[in-house]
This record gives sequence, structure tokens and C-alpha cells, in this order.
Amino acid sequence: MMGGVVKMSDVALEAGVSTMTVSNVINGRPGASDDTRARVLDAVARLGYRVNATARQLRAGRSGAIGLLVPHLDGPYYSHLAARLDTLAQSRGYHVIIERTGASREGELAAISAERVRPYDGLVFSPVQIDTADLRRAGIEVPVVLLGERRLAGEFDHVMMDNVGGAELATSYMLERGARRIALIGGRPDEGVDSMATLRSRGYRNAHAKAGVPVDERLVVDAASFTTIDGHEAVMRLRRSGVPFDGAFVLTDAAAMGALRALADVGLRVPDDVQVVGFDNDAEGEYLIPRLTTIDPDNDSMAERIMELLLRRVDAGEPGDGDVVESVMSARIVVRESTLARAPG
Amino acid sequence: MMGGVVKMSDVALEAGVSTMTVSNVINGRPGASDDTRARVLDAVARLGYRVNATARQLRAGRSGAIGLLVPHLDGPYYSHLAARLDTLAQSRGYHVIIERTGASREGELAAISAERVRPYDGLVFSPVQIDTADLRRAGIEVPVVLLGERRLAGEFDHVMMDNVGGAELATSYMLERGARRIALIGGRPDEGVDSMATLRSRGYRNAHAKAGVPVDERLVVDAASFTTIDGHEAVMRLRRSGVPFDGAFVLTDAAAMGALRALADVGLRVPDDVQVVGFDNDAEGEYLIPRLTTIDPDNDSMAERIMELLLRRVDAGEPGDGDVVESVMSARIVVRESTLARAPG
DNA sequence: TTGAAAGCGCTAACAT
DNA sequence: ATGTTAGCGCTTTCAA
Repeated sequence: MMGGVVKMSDVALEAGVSTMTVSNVINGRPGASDDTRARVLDAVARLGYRVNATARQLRAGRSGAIGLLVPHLDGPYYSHLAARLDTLAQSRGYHVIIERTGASREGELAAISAERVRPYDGLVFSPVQIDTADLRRAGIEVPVVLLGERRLAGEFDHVMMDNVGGAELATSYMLERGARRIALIGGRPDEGVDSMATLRSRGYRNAHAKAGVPVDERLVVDAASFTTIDGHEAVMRLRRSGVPFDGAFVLTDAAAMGALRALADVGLRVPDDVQVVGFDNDAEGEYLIPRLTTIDPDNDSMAERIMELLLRRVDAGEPGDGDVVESVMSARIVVRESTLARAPG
Repeated sequence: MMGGVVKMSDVALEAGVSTMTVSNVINGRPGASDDTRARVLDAVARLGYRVNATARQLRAGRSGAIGLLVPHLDGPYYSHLAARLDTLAQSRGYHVIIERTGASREGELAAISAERVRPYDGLVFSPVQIDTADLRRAGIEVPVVLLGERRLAGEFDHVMMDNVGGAELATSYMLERGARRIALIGGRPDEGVDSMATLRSRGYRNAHAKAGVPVDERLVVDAASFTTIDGHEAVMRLRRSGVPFDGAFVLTDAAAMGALRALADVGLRVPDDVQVVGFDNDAEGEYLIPRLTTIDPDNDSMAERIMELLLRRVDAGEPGDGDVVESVMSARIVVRESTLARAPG
């Protein structure tokens, strides 16, 4: 029934003008009489014309799309970030496209390949596996803002949350409230490359150092990753080891949820026997039993900072090397039942 | 330092062949001597050439990208779906790109505009606001698979979970275990267009009808949406109304989490005083206190079905109208503590 | 105010 | 086995 796809030349024919005039009208460029403009718009409507974004991009080099490359979308973190970034982008005439790298090296390399990145006007990338050399080798030609803890190259803007400071805050708070044997659930020795885990572990150690309280390394329990399951498993393992503890700093709220479940399973009361603090300020924390004290990394401000840095370069035209910005957001603690005497109820 | 972007003609020059030969080698097409092939690949490597996907797509009409348009990424549902679809797509030589519509009409219309859809070889779309006319008007030119409960047009393949059957299963199970006053948290009267809420509500009513148990409409408590907060609020409201209940079918696991929190807040024991069943089989359910009985909608099979239907058309070439498929996945119940006597411990 | 020409980088179709 | 021609649909440049 319907003919082929309508293109600009069809509209030009229908309106009795050149394609250039159609292009000008469609893009709101000046230099078209009101009469001509009306005829063109009329033809566009009649024919149901829609510009071919691919062709436009090949010629003009602009797509209006910002790519967001994340390892996964499991938790609320990247999902929420995506939503915030998209809202901010929309208000500036862009939209956000999300791609999962799967947190694997191959996935990341594929996603940042020039071939797949070129369609984007700008890129927000949260790398977890690749290194500086990989990133440079990819030869990304669009403005990039990097996310996360790993310090890659010095050629890209980089925004990160205050993992060390937040963890220090969490730990200090429990120390102030009398805890002396605080477990570090999901903890790592402070060595090797920076990661969320090593940085938060560092904050835990800093707090102890400042308070003059020694760290019993048997309280540092690692975890495969930081899911609810891992948190549960780590606490069970600590419990079986027989090492006593009166506090737990759990590296993520998701893991803290599993930790709370495990503490309930083994009959330890929170906060009476064990104080618990998480990290991330996931919305769920307010509905756990008991409600979870946690560190709020201020993700909303982070999203604003990211978009501001990115669009500064995008709107300017070129990746514009020179002044690379490294921005660390600041964290605060949200106190709830898991570190306070339980409310009567 | 580095010159401009390397293009195919640069490679051709470097290798001393025509661009056509470069194109053939790069795309693995036959008809190039081993010697030539080697020279081309060598030049590609030396120059760091990467194909321009935009140009290729303009000419060849294929991008290798599958678009996944979802209302949001808040819960685990779409996140998990995205991961599954991506894995399946990768194994077939495609990759999945995620776009948020924000669950708004404008957001959906923008996302399905021909301009933004054209870059994709195929589309998976979960519509929540737009209607059949909008969808038709968008004039999507690529194969589409629709997701969700709303029955749109008859021109697109459609995959949905068994909301009615799953809800019936949940309700019947509690009725069999002796519950006679089952609250429907997040429930809706069965009228108007189909939605997750009306369909699951229908299952609740069907189960009652089959068991010959009348429904007390005061037990049907609606909720703004289906977040943890909403579930908490709805149970508190029901409790304040003074209407007694001995069971609760909560429309989503996320809301069930809030419902459990609310029941604890008001001193009702689960499952002793109130049995609770959720819906979705979120991974978190296993770590709630008590662990949540829920309905598993079999999302993994759903992802497989979606990709199979979509790529069938994509690989074939055209949207290929004709035989439109409507596929309903089947649900099962996962029994845990929230409907069983609590395990000792 | 409008349009003609040229070309973005690639590939299908047709030579050779 | 390799190259030439044409053109995907749009926009930049320059001329009228």
C-alpha cells in the first residue's frame, strides 16, 4: 500500500522547491519566506516525511545521542544514574543511550570501538576492566567523561564518588558509638589497583588509624562481588570463624541486605549486638528490617557534574584536550535503625 | 600529532589497491588473493583504520544494533531482561542498545520516532502510554516485538507474561492453605484497559471465584505505583481501615518488600497472622525477612522468545507482516517462608 | 531568498 | 582477482 520511504527530495518535489530549502526549513535555519516555509511544512506533513538521522549524521557529524557505557544494570546505581543523565541531557537537546559492557574486557573493548562509538556525540564510560593503553588504543574521537575509581589516562575528564571519605565516615561513626570490633564485609587488603573495594577498605583503615583503634585482620572478610547473596555468605563465613564482632561496615547496601538477613539467621540482634552501616543509600535501605544506616555518595550531584563536563566539550565541538578535570563528589552519612536502638513498635 | 580520521580510501592508498578491495577484505567477502588480503590487513593495522558505521549503514542499511525501549530501569525486571537479550543478541552477531522512555507519552513518542528508530535493525518495545494509533502513526520501518500487557495493534509480534494465571496461582495457593480474607495490595477494579495491575487483579478474582470464596472489596487496596514505598503505604492504609485480613497478594515483589516492612511495623507476624505472596521472583525475595513466596514469570524463556521472534524477521530482511505472533509465557509459584511456618532459628 | 554542485564514507552492481 | 561507476540522503559551500 504505502510507497517507499519518503526522503527530502520527495518533499522538495511536492513543495516545488529545492532540497536545500527543505533542509533549511526543517532545521529551522533562517532564509526562507513564510510562504515557502509553509509549503514545505505542509508537504512534510502530507508525505509523513522524517529525516534520516543516519544520512544527517554522515554529513553533519552530529547525532544528538550521548552514549552511556556501564558494566551492568543490576542494582539501582547505574539505573538511577541513567535516568538522571537522560533528564539532564534532554533539557539540553540530547538523549541518552545505554549500553551494557557486561563488565568484561571484551565487552568493554567492543563497546568503545571507534565503530560503535562514532554514532555518539559524547560518551560517559564506567570502565572496570580495561587499562589506559586499551583506552588510548581505542582512539575514541568524541568527548568522554570517565566514571568510577580507576585512574585511567590523564586525557579524559573523570568524575568519582568519595569512596575513601565515605567509608571513613561510616567507620568513624560506629567507633564513636562504641564499636571496637568492626567487621569489614567485602573488604580488601589495600594493595594493587584502586577499586571500589580497595578504596572503601582504605577508608575503614583510615578511620581506625585516626581513632587509634587497631584493626584485627580476621574481621576483614572478602566477598566474591557485592550482591545480596555475597553479603549473606560473607557474614555466615565470619560467624563460622568464631571471631567476635560488634559492628559491620558492609561495602554496599545490596550486600548489607544479605548481611542483615544473615545476622537474623544466626540470632544476632541489630543494632544491639552488632551495628551495621552500608554504602550507596539505595532507596530500599529505608525498608529493611532494621532500616539501614548508610553512606549517601550524592549521585544526583554527580550526574549533574558529569553532564556539565561532557556537554561543555560536546557543545564546544572537539574533545578539546588541554584542561582535564578530575572531580570527586562528597559523601554524607544517613543514620537509621541499624546503628541506633530500635524504635518501639 | 595524529592526522585526521583514517578512512577506507587511505587504507586503499597505503595498500596499493582500490577501496572496493579493502571493503571486500574487511567484510570477509571472497575474491581477494591471500597476498592482497595480507597487504590490506597490514595497512589497516598500521593506519589504525576502523570502519565508519554511519557510512556503512547509510549504504548497506544494517547497523547490527537492536534497540530495547523500556519505560525505566528501576527494578530488576528490565535490567535483567536487557542482560538476557544482549547475551542472546551477541551470539547472533547483534548487540542491544537500551533507551529509557521515562514511561511518559512524549518519551515514548520520541523514542519510536522514525528518526531515532532507523539506526536499529530491530526493536523491542515495552509501551505503557501510547496507543495503537500512535504506534501506527510512528511508521516504524524495522521489525518490532512488543512487550507487556497492553494489546496494541495486530501488526506486531507480541510477547507477554501470564499475569492472570500467575496471580490466580498465588491466590489459590493461599486459599488452599486456609486464608479466607486475602488483601490485594496494589489491586485494581477489573475495568478499562489491560494493565499489569488489572490483569493480576483479575487472577485474584478468578481464584476466588473458582474456590467459591467471595471477595470483600474493602480488601482491595490500590497503590500509586508498585514500589517498596507504595507497598508499605498500602498496608498501613489497610491496617488503619480496621478491615481484618489473613493473607496478602502483593502485585510486585518490590511492593511486597514494603508490605512486609509495614506488617512488622504494626506487629503482625508473617506467615502466622498473615500469609504473603508477591509476584516477579526478584532475586531479593530470598533474602527478605521472612523470605518471600512469589510468582516466577519465567523471564528467561521470555527473553529467548523475544529474540527468536525478532531475529527471525531481522535476518529475513523485512518487517514481513502477515503472520503476527502473540506469545504468553507461563508462570509458576516459588514457595518460601512468607506462606509457611517459619523455620526454627 | 533560493538553488546547483559537491561530497560525507561506504558498498552494490557491473566491468575488466 | 581487482577496479570503476554510481549513489545511499543529507548538508556545506558558493553562486544566483
